Amino acid sequence: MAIRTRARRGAGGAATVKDVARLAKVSAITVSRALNAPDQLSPATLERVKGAIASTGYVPNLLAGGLRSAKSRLVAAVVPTIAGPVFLETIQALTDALDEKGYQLMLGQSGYKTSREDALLDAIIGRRPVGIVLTGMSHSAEARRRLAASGIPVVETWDLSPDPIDMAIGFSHAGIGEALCCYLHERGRRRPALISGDDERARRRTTGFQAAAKRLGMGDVPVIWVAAPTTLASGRAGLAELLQRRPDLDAVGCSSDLLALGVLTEAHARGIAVPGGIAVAGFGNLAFSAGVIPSLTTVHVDGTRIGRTAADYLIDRAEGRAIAQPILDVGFSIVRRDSA
Amino acid sequence: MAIRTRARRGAGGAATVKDVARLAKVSAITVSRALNAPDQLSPATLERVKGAIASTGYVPNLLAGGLRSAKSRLVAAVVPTIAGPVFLETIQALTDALDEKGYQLMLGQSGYKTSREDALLDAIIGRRPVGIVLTGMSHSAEARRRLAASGIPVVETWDLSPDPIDMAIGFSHAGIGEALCCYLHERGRRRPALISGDDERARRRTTGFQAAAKRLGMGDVPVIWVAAPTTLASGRAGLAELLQRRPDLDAVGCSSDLLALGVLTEAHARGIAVPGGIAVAGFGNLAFSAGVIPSLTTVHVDGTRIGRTAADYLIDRAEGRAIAQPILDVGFSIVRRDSA
DNA sequence: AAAGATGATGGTATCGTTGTCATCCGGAGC
DNA sequence: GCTCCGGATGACAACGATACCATCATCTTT
Repeated sequence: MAIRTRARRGAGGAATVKDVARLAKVSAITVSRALNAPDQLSPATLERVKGAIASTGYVPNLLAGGLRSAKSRLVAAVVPTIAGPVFLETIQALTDALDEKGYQLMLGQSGYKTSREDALLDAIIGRRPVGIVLTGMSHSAEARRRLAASGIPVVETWDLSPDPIDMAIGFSHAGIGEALCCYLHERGRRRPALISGDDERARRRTTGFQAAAKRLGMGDVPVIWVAAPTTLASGRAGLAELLQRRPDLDAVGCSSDLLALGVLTEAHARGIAVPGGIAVAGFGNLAFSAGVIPSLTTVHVDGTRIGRTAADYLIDRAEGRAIAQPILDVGFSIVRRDSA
Repeated sequence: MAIRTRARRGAGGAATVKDVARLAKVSAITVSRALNAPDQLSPATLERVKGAIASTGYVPNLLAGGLRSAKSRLVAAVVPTIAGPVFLETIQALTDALDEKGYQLMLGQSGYKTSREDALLDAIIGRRPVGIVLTGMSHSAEARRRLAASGIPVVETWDLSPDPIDMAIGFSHAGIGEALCCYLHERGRRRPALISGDDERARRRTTGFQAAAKRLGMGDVPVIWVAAPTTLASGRAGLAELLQRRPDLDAVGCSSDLLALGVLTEAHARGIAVPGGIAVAGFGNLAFSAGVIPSLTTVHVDGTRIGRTAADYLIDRAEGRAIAQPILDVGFSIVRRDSA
């Protein structure tokens, strides 16, 4: 039946409300209501329309619906790159939460270069999403202006800027640096060093760490900067270089768990005990971090909560509810394990 | 200027072609052409229109354009979950390649449960994407029917089914199982075991491995099935259980590198030499695999190529070009390292 | 029993863009 | 000087769904 109907319409065109309406002997608007407000219809009509929908294989054209109703049911998310495992949890939670409420996700990668950011932004704004989730993007002034001008709700995540474009869900990177430094100090370490990816947030954590170290009288903290995305290999190389520069170091803080795993590996290869010789701490609390030997002390951030909350905020906005706390600090926690 | 224009229109509505047209003293269609076919306009007009676009902050409504022209410039991708690192490379390559050509990606997670798959499919088809990339989804017969009926180009990836819905870019999972078994056999192993996630493709690799083992006279291959997504912890537990079941095993094949890392970790904890005592092989060639000690022998699949090719295929279709090889086997390679 | 309220359904206009065809203009060719 | 041509531009309609208001039947109220 479905086949026959489609064949009649020709290969190109899908069924429309009109086709369904004709078949169910109702008007187009009634078909629309069968899907969007079924309790406005009498049970008999509803059933007839549903039958017609099923037998035509009708799938509503959301471009048309979105255009007319100015409700696209689309949320856009921008990440620097999806390759790093950091934002995955957030993207997953975001997709899940959106899906539950009948919204979809459009994903963009800003790819670390600003040149394409503008084109990406136009492509996003052009689809009139109900909201945009920015994840760790260091947006240009021009980008901020366009976003603000578009009037589309924006949630900035994984960071807390003092003046967000609109809403923000994140935590203090400087705070993490400080907390980690204090933690290592408390555990008796006095000569720490850092290996850090050179993205903006990692830099902020590094600065926080250094400030705390100075306050605690631990002097200058050597830092190895490695290119993002960070890898196990750069962690290994980083420790090797640090040991040359400062053979007496007793703790290494890493801007990612992958770097930390590299440090563990290199230490193992050199016969350096962890945490006996040096303490090692990471960031991210990835899947492997609890399982490696020694288990990795790291900083945990609730990426799932960030994603879910971002979805909630945007949907609340889309449906006209007010946001109680447009700037939300989700905090972080140091996960104490064997390595530090 | 931009502000003033927007204010005049009221906070809600963005600028439209009409606003730009009025300002540039041309008709609406000329504005459209300035963006889509600039060489049809005289240089003077083009410049005037561009100026008007800039000063109104006009961003074309792609819902309207897509509706009228039946070209959404949108590609949908479905993955079981984005949390597993397996498909990331593909998604990234896909996004990058699409972006270059001015297309965007809509991402859906089928989340391993079929119930939601239908709703997701409707949401996707409803946006009339120019193509759909299916990644490791075991689609129901109903889903296949709907996809075929929609007439939207579909690329199935990370697998090669005998009769794809439309196009397919992947490799033989059974072939990988066989190849890995032969590899281990060549290297002198005779009592292998497997730890495998229980998703369909891993099962296929397992079957291939077992078939080859039988052919090579290695008898039955014990298998530990672990829930997807696989983790380091389940790899550790898997080895522990395998050793109980078969204390004399001399090789372990894992359905992911994360599992393999767990096996390495557990072996290390128990003082079992790798590869001296047992050989360990993974699948996926993740970022850490080359760096761990011992470096991990694994199977590499070119996920980037899959993603890029999928984008090319769909864009070619969208722009009316024929696909020379609608079923493409990208193969795989065994990456020989220290662990096996 | 008449008037009003309620529920179900339909007609028409509209969202913003672009496909199609028409129009206009200046210049080349005779 | 006239036709013809092609490049530049415009008028109109249409894509498919839904907002808005109208209509009609049925039921309640006094």
